[in-house]
Amino acid sequence: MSFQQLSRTEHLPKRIAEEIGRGIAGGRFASGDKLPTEHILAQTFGVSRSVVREAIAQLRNEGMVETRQGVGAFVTDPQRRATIRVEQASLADPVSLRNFFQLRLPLEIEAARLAARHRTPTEIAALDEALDGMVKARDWLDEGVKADLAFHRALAAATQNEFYAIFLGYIAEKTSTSINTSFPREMGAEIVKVTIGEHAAIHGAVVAGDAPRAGEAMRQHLINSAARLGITLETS
Amino acid sequence: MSFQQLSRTEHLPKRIAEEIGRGIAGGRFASGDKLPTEHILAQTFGVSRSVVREAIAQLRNEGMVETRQGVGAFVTDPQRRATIRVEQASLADPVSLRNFFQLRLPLEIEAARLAARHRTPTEIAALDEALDGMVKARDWLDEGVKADLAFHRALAAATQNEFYAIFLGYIAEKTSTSINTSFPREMGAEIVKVTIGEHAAIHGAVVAGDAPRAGEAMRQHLINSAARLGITLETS
DNA sequence: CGATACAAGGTTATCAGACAACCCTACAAG
DNA sequence: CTTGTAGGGTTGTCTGATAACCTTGTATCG
Repeated sequence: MSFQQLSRTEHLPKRIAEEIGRGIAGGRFASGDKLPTEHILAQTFGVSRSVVREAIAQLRNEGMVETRQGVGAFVTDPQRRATIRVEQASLADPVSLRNFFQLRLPLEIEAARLAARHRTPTEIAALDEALDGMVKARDWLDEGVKADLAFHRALAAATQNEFYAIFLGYIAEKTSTSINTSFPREMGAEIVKVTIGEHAAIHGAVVAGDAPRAGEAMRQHLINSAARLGITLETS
Repeated sequence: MSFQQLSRTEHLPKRIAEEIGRGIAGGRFASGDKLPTEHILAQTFGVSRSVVREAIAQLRNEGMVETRQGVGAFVTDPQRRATIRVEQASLADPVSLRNFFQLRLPLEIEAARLAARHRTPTEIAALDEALDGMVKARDWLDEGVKADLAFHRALAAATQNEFYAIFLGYIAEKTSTSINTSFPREMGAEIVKVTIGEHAAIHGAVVAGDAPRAGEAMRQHLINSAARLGITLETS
């Protein structure tokens, strides 16, 4: 038995921000255009200026508009967004998920290589623990997935490159969530064993400091896990 | 003669958001902790509640906190941020810039390979135009840089993978801005010519549909342009 | 004794109005 | 032609109040 997630008309500013955002994305406001004044927007939407201000603040955070005191709010050049945001919903589409995997592939491979070169005892311990967590996991969909994520995060940390940690952490998280919500599947004991084996191969190469082998093991792991979802990746 | 860019005490809410954000990142607030009430925060920082609210709204947008009406604001699990944001200021440090380049490297290489396989006439035209823009640019620091960005954006688009466009567009933009603001340099005619030549090599391989050669040309280009900044990249 | 209903207090969400800071324009003064 | 100044408009911030909501404790009733 499952209940509907009812949406109880949440967060006025967010809805207005989306409304204005659609106006921008839909081309009703061109790059450089000045938005109506907060006063007029408040009147238009029938809310107070506070709400409009919060909505505009959100758009500003996302880099879609810039405000100048005493002048107004202007639509930013869409190519210079301040943040990267991938909507979870957009990954529900199998083609998009495949594309996302295709993006992740070279990053993870390079991360594995760098990790093999730069790992320290701290990160080796984290990798050990994550692998151990996979082995001991009673329920793969819960504990196993968590350990999987922890493994990839520890690997990203081992590169000693903060940006790999940020980007891969985000990408791995999105991927995992997307799979669990949009493409849930039971993992048989056999498949779990294979998955763990792939991680163990990466682990071994990284600990040994063998960069090429770590990269290759990671490539295989990603291609295989994609294949388990029915996704075929391009390899080069 | 050049003047300092003075910072005119900008945007109260932003500064407070950063302050609270540091508190979270620095571990003063653990995951799940409840932040002080808006009233108390306003008192603490010596500003009005409006400002605090806007600051919290920003943190909520970035996924660092969640608010519940009538209860309070809580620190979100730091591992599931909703967005990726790289502070421009953090790229002023040469080491960080190097790390950022190191992240960009495998992505651009793979993008070049994918572009060679999937480019369509539309994107070839865009690449042509960007290359032409570099050749004709009178001032490299302005028109040249723009054409450079356009080239890399067109390449990302040619992968037919929306995520490469999003991520590489963001990364290339950040890199370019960072170089121009933190490490400005005059580019002699010789260097410009070499740079254009590297792009032409990529262009040629992509148009020819030669994926391995496109990837290799991109690798060389990135390694060389990093070297021109005094940055040495790890290659694998 | 246990479960439900209700009241009280605290917190965020929204509203309303005001003033401050700032920018742009136009016009006057030199 | 350049500089100074006044005016109006817009965003930034402040203050106070009300609504919506959640939590907790207490009272009521079986």
